[in-house]
Amino acid sequence: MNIYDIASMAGVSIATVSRVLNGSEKVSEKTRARVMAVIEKEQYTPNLFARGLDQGTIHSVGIVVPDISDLYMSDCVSVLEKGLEKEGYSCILACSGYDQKSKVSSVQMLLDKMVDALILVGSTYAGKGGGPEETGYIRAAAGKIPVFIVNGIVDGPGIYCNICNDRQAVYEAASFLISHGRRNILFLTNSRSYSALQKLQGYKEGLIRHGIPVSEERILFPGDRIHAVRDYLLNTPLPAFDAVICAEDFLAVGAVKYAHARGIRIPEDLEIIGYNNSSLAISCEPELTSINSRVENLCTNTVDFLVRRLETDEPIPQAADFSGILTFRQTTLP
Amino acid sequence: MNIYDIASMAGVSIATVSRVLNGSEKVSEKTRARVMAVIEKEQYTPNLFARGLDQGTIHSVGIVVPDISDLYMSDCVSVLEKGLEKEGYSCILACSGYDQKSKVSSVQMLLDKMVDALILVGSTYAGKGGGPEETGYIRAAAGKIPVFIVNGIVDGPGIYCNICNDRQAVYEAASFLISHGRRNILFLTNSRSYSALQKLQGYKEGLIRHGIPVSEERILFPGDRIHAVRDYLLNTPLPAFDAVICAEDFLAVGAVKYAHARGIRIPEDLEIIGYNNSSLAISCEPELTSINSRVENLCTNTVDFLVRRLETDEPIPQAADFSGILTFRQTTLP
DNA sequence: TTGTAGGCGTTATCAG
DNA sequence: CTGATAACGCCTACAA
Repeated sequence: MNIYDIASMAGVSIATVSRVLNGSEKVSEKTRARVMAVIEKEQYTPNLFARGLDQGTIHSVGIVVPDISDLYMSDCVSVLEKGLEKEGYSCILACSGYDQKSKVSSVQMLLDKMVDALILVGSTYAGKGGGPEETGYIRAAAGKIPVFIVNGIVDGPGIYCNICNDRQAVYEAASFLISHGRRNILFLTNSRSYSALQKLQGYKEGLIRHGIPVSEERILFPGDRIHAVRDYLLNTPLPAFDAVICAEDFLAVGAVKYAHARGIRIPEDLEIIGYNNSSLAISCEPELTSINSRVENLCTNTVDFLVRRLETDEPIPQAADFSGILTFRQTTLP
Repeated sequence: MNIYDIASMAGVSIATVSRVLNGSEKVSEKTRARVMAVIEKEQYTPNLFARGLDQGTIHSVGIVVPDISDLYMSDCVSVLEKGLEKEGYSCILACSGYDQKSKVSSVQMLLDKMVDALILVGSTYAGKGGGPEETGYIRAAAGKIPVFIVNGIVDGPGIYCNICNDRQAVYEAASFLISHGRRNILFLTNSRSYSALQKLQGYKEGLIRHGIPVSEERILFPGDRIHAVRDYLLNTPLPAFDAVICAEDFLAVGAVKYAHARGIRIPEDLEIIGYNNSSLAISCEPELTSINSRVENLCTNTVDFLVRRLETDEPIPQAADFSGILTFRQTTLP
């Protein structure tokens, strides 16, 4: 069933059918009705590829995430997809993993799919300080279509970033802990991504600002899973500590389990702050104080940027940032 | 940059370029090399829409989930995407929500995108006992392209289902609890989907099989969030109980929090079993015994079915089922 | 207001 | 082994 069939059934030319399909004004009410009747009756939908061939787009955007089963990223994708669908774009999802090669090939794959824009979710796409060649593939992609990064920064023409000010958020978390007397604060992280480094920076600045020396032995990479984190803390010789700030909620859950194993009281003897305010934070016992990284805002704004970039001539900012919000629960003192 | 440009730069016809592009045998090594050189140099990629127009496909599949931020579904999508990408298909993601209207429109949207197949994730697509018209849109879609359902059953030509035998899994969970003396077992659920009803059925059969009467007042719908579940259990007059089986992990976490609030010992005074063996299960304290619903197997098998259906003539089963596995942790006695 | 015809970039069939 | 050429289905000047 194609436009020719509809045309002949309605006794008009394909041009007319095309016009009613695209809502052109220049069709008499009478013929429009007749054509519409046939279209509905036949449940006709125009062939997307033919249309795409002509117009160079089928209104799709590529979303790249390292791991969609990650709580943070699936939250992002959820918001992005809803927003984009509302704006008439479909989402092609690619899970790239964390290694450079597969990130590059995921982006290339999406480019070949002729998407109108690319959204990269997560600061892993901002590189790990490996120099500009690490993000070269992103700049190259941005030369062809606009690229939007959620929670990561890469600069270059055609690249637009929305980030949570992780440094500031962790700085405030550290200040909060210090304000009620904690001085031996551990920092747990699991990555050297842009975002992770910003958090670390916030931690360091928080200490320094309050006259506490930063000691490298309090900055830890305890592993990638809850139990690994717990065991690391149990088995590694560590300086004394009375608080922990974590770059991810699962790290904080690991710290909580460590405390349980050792019989340490939370929050009296040990305060713990997580990051992302995910469902882990409320599953945990006691429930985690955690930093809300504003996924909803970040992603909504990303969609907004994207639509404006693609459909208008307004210039849009290269970057926008949102501040994180400390959400208090039971692993910190009031 | 199109196939004509490449052809003239290489001094051949477009037919020859097309041949080397598609790996045809009938090209001399010499010209193939010459053409390839130009292609690489220009970084030429054929226009997907033109190809799609000719072949009727761009090798994409539509994945529909009610909510990608749900732990279970993002796990599924993760496995599906990886498998499909490996097979050369791209994934168009649609988040349909739970209401009938938007499910129908998500499916229609994907059909309009000319995907080669549809994968529906979650038993919500199997309807809620509202009769066959509830799943009519799925059967209609299956008339055009193959439809695969992960963890739900709809029957009809062109519909292929992969499910976890939820009924059996819960039956075994109930039997296990009964085997060490529990007789007052609550069942917590949050849905009337096919899967949820199967779980309920397994619960009932487990009791009956062991001579325990089923009482409707032990079958509860305590809400959609952890704290709501806890509060429901705290505030609702309930018959005495010494064990809880839950249709979702978050319900079990709610039950754990209820027990904490009441000072009830787990597992001595109350045993709790969750469902899906998600990350909530290990964040919780004590950690949840939970049923592993075999997401990995379900989804891998779905991809396998899909590829066989699309690329071979082998007949494939209308349905395959996997059995759930009880994963023991700290909310049950050994 | 409506219709005709050319073009979008590939693939595939047929001659050569 | 290679090259013309006709589809594929739609959109849109340009004509009528």
